[in-house]
Amino acid sequence: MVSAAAHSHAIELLQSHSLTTLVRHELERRILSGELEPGAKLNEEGIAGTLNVSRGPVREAFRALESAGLVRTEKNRGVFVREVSVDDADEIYEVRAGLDELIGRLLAARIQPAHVAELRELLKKMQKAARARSVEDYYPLNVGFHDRLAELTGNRTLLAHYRRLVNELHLYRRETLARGADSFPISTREHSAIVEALARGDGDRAGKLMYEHAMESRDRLHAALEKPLLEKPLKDKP
Amino acid sequence: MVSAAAHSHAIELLQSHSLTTLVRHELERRILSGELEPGAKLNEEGIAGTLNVSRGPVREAFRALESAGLVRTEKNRGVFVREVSVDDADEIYEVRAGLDELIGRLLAARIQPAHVAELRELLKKMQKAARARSVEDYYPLNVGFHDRLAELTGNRTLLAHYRRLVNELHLYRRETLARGADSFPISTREHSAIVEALARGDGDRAGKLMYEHAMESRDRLHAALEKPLLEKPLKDKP
DNA sequence: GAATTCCAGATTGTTGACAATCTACAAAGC
DNA sequence: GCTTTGTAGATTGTCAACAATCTGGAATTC
Repeated sequence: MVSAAAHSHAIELLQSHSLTTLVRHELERRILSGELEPGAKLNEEGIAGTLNVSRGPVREAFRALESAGLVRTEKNRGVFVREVSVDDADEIYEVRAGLDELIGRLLAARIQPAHVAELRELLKKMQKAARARSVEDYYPLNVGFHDRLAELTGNRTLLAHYRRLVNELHLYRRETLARGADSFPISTREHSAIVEALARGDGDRAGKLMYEHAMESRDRLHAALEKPLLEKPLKDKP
Repeated sequence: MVSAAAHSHAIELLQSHSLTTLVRHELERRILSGELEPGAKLNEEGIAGTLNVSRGPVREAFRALESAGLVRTEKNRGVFVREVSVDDADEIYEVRAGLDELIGRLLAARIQPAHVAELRELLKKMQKAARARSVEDYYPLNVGFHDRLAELTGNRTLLAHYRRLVNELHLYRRETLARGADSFPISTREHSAIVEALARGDGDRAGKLMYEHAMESRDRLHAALEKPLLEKPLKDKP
């Protein structure tokens, strides 16, 4: 027997989600997870077949993803996972830096003590991962930290624009992450300084720190581009 | 006889624009022009009939407009022109202020003398319209001035995000413009100061001025909300 | 008379079929 | 051998029909 809660959940799902939104979210997941790589072609009939729907909802999902900046459409040729060039990434980093500065400024004026405590907890986890040199632990924590900052401003429009930029950068990093960009040990000190400025309610300082923090990660990316692809650590040598 | 240029134009149009994009642009135009008011319901078959297409392309255009933030969809009930609440507008103004600051900072570092001259020309026209107390002349010039600033940064991502915010605010203003918001004479002095800071290459100053300029227009909006709707000028009285 | 139930019309969600276009490869011509 | 032309198969663009859902009012009940 199924619980009433599960039933109401199913009802809600049916009421809010059409096949189009389902397809859209599934494709979004596959793109952001890297299952679908930048440049990959999305076949209408193929996707429709695997998800057991007709081509209509798939095409509608395509148009939504197109507006969201995750795919690119060529008429009569098909849709492709968006490829973010170096120049594109540069632009996106600049805008993200601007939004980060705004986030710092707004959040410093509104943040609650409980949220400061929460951020400090997050910092501890990140420092632990950094000491352990664990990128796979550190990377999602870092993304989560910045996302939480955006969320805590209480400005949903800001959050939406911020997330879109982060998604697009994620699309770009997929190609370059292996090159050793986002060298994480550097960031922990900057993160601490940001949280402390927020705790003091110093909006200008927090904003400035966050702007510079974002611009530095852009610079790190440029530096990483000079390195050879997939550089192996020394211990691999005899 | 039709010229070769006209032919190539037609070919290009056919190659790049599907019915979906045509419908999309047409609806976008109608929404932003106010022909379709916020909250208005968009009937699939009605629109399809008017534009002489089937419902498929119309539905695809709906999904694109939804992602673009211009319409809202309720499952099994239809799509409606987005209504931007006061709180929404507040959020949007905040983000726009952040982007404006960024625009000022970036542009000061990159602007060319020819562009400074162009902006000064624009300022002259705006001052002329302001002196004439002509809102219908001033308003589009003002929008164009800020759009041009965003464009001159050379950052297309920034421009896209900026334009989206402006469009959303436009949707909001439609309900409140008549109340006397955007009292324009105030702005001309600020605009001059911005252009001068840009000309000097003073990014921090230009950014600060643009941030404050945007925040002030938000405040003016709030002040305008206190006024009665559609206040008539005195000369209408006997 | 007020509230509820039921039904018909309208509208949206989804599907499958048809038309237009592209891609890749084979055949023909130089 | 290289380019060009032509064609078959695959893929996208568009449409029209069917199914599911909603809306508003008439009929029914209390």
